[in-house]
Amino acid sequence: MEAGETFYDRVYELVRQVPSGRVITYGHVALLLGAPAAARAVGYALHSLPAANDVPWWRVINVRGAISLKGRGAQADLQRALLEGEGVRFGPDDRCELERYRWWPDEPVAERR
DNA sequence: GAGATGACGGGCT
DNA sequence: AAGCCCGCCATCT
Repeated sequence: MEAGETFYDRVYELVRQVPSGRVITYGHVALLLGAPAAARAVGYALHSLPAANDVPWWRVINVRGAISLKGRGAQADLQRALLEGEGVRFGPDDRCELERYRWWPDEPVAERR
């Protein structure tokens, strides 16, 4: 789309920083980008994520610690598998201990100038 | 330029 | 406790 940095790019850049075995919520991503209420936009950003990308989108989950991804689908199943492969365990209710895996960067990307 | 959409979140019923 | 509704933001048609 626009040249350089769009909101999408910021989302990707931030998600790219999430280490293996850790997760982050849409709301947190939005908050770190300076838009605490832009959780929807964050999801939209990942939705538009191109096939060829180096972004660990599967580490982004909703505030419940579960996978949203339209509720279900091949992608959702894949995401769960990837997270489990990194050590993130899901309970019987398809949720993981968010408080335990939640990751937080040292400094907000938004102010990283 | 306006309207509708969506991988969400929080609040109220 | 579970479910429904509204609002937020950015992008797309």
